[in-house]
Amino acid sequence: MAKKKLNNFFENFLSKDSLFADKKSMQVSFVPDEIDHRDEQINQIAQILAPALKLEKPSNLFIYGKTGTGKTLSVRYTTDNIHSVAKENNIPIKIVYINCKLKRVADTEYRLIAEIARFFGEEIPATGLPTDEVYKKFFAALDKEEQILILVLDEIDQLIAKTGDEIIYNLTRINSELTNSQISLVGISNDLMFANHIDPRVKSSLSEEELIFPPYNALQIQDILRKRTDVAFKKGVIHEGVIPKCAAYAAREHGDARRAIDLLRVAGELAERQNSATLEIHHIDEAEEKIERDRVIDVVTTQPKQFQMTLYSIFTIKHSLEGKKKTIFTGDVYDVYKHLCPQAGLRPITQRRLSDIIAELDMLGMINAKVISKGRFGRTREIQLAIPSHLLDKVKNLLGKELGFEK
DNA sequence: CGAGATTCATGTGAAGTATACCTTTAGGCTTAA
DNA sequence: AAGCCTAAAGGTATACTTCACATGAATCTCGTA
Repeated sequence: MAKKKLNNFFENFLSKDSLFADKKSMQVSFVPDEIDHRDEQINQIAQILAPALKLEKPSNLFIYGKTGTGKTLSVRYTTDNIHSVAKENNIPIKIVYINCKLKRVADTEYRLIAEIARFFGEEIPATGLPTDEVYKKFFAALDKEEQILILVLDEIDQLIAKTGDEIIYNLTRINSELTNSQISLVGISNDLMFANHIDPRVKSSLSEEELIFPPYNALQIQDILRKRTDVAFKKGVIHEGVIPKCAAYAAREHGDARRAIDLLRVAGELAERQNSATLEIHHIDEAEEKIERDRVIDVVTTQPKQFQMTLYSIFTIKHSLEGKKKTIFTGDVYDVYKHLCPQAGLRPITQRRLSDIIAELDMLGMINAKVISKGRFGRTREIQLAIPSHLLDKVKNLLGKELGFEK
């Protein structure tokens, strides 16, 4: 019985007309054949990296630009091309792309190097090995044969903010010890100010070349969206005004093209699920909500228990403050936190640690925390939730479940 | 009244600890000759 | 004797704790006008 129903569902699903012709081009990882409005940057990247094809070490490159300005895409595009040319002509170039932000993958020196070494087929355990040892393994694997390694470190600012700049120093220093191979670093950073906090020596070695990606404006984003949607969606599916609206949304947020594309893709999926024949403006609004919801839920559920507990405490305070316009301080959070911990069977951590966790939650965009001085009444962080109000209850329930509070 | 000292509550840095995990090594046991 | 397994020893990264000092503006203090 149920089986039949399900069968029907799949039958329907198959026979249903999809809005999409080829969804691939709307995916984040998709690299289009040509990239609009980034010719200059791509040319520069290509020129800087080209010496690799002659087995000369390219200059280290540092790229700045806000999110969604095409940094990653342009680098990917260029390196893909280099890769294929290299392959055709049997030039030993390896290109490794690593996103340093990924928690528990590449957010410490050890994990980063381990990740690179794994790319070379080395088996590296998650912990227990001396970092030197991991370096050595990587080193040996790299120097085994003559080759150029182009190492792309995306969101490198996050890594350095967390673990210091020694990593880059070590990586650049390795070059002088390699006999067969050379490494070129390509650092990508969202934070324009980031270079100010690092050791000048490290900075100069990393940014032998620098490139800045300006944000797209609304018109450029429209261009990009049109190109992508032409391929991705069937003709006439997209309602008039949808693309300009999407672009406007994105332009509002410093010209974030990735966001615009995401928005359109999710809107398409929603429209499809609703059996709508066209993609209309209200789908965009729904998509925006869904994206935000998914992001928040994803972050919240993947955090370690102590982070969840901290966040839950903040929620609790916020809840009891309903209406009153009082701000939340670190001390308040710790009190509630300590109170709540036994109920969830968690061993309370110290306030010192909690302070760090709050800072990290801030980095994750779950809360806004600002260090303020209240004069005579000391110094503290002023905490505000950065989660849209319509998600508050949902997220709180979710956290409650994760932590083992019933319901 | 105003400059400087005081104060509070927590930020923040450094160093230490607990835990979980890794490799190496030495001993003990089994096996095959 | 060689081979294999196991447990202990010695080492590391990470998350957290402990200790100690730094911060910075509201408030207090006290000399001066």
